[in-house]
Amino acid sequence: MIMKVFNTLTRKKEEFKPLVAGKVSMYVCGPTVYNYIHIGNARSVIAFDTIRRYFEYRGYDVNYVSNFTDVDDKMINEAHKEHTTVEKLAERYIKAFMEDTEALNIEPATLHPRATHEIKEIIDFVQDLIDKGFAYEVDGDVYYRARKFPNYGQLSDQNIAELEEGASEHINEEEQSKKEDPIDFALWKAQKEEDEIAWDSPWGKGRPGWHIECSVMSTKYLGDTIDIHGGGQDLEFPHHENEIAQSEAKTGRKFVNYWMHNGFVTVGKKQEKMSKSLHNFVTVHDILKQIDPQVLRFYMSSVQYRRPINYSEDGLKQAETVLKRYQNTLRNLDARLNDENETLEDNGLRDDLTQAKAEFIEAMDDDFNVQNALSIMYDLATTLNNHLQKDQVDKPALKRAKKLLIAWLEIFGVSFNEEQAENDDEIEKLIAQRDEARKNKDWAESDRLRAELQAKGIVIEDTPQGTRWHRA
RNA sequence: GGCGGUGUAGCCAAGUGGUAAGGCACGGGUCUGCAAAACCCUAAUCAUCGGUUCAAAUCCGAUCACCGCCUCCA
Repeated sequence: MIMKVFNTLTRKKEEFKPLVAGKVSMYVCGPTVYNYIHIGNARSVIAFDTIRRYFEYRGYDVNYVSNFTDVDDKMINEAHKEHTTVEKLAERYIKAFMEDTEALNIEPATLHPRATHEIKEIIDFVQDLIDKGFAYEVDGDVYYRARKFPNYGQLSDQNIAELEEGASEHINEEEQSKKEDPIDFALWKAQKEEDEIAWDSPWGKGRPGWHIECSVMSTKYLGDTIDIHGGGQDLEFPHHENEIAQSEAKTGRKFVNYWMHNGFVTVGKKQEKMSKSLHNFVTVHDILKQIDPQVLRFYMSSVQYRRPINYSEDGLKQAETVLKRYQNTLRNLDARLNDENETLEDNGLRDDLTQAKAEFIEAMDDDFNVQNALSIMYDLATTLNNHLQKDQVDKPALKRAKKLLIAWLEIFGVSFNEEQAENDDEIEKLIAQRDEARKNKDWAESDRLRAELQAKGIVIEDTPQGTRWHRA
């Protein structure tokens, strides 16, 4: 079967053909670490983690690189405001990022490079662009000659004339006066204040511009041409456009085969983009104090990466409901696998499993259509729940189903903790007492015991196979 | 102004020419001593108008509304 991926460059779904059979090289633009990530940032991380996990599910070996932008204007300003250093600020929020994403069950990248650890390579890269005539130095700044790159604007379908007009409205005069052309962008910025973080370079003390670091790290760690480059839709222009210009001007090779952009998290009735400038964001750090990370993760994974998600309480609640159902199914599945009853062969069930797997893959292969995939997963749970109510179950088939369901849930970043088969004597004793009471039809005592257990956070389920319990 | 996206039942949402998947919520029912869990049943003609076609949510045209990028942003 063929996987199809929507390529922003061509605005079409294309057959995915990796550069090297069985391997995927992926670069995803990471955060600027001057604050906790908010849910919109998390969406991007989750979307590409899900994509990565699906590639892995399909047997690909994924080399996944995601950077930290640990120096730029915002970093400098924030550090200044907090009377700390850019380095300390970076340490703090990189740590927070790793904690938040771990809670959301994000697989760490194969590599998390940082801009400030690549300064030498960045300088060499910029120098190369100067040598090739694609860049020029002015008063310690270095700019990229955008017009010289023939395909400038190809990713975002912008034409130079329009860009120029747009740029003229937003340009700051000082920068404008230095540039040869308003559409040029900075590769290197000269140090402005004495105490401002800076490195020595052929153009004096300064620091890298924003776009260059990704070109450098992507080519350095993954090669001149990579399979997939990802990020939020807001990075299409100018960030990714500029990355293409920088990288292809330097290497003379195609930079990226498939550009993938995730949709935004929106907020409120108007469905506005969640963003720092609109002050309508919720940080992951804060929200996880109130909600189960697994629920947030599943909610964010449950919409195809290109579509917007309108963040809502309802959506979270729905995700939680569905998640609980899977948890119950798996729990009941385990109970039946462990019970004493004879097994039987249910060919209908076995066929259903085979078919579900094929359908799941078909859905996901189509540009990660998670809505359809989840619908198939949901149906599988229904099939299993029905089967589990029978007096005799097909244990080998259930084992297979369990593996399938767990593997699928993992693609969406959900892994239920193995219920430790903790032999809690006290609870077992209370349940035994309750069973005794029920046998004697002493409902008052039975209900009293159930309430007592409930108070301890224990949920009771009476089934034809006996009483089961789990923690709420 | 340029480029892009969205509009399907109360809510989320699939579906890109063949006559509207699925989920949540609501309601009804089955099972249960009662619960819990689970299962079953139940709803929309697809923003508006016009066109093409035997046939359109799906194609074409126009209109309306909302969002995003073009300036730091996942």
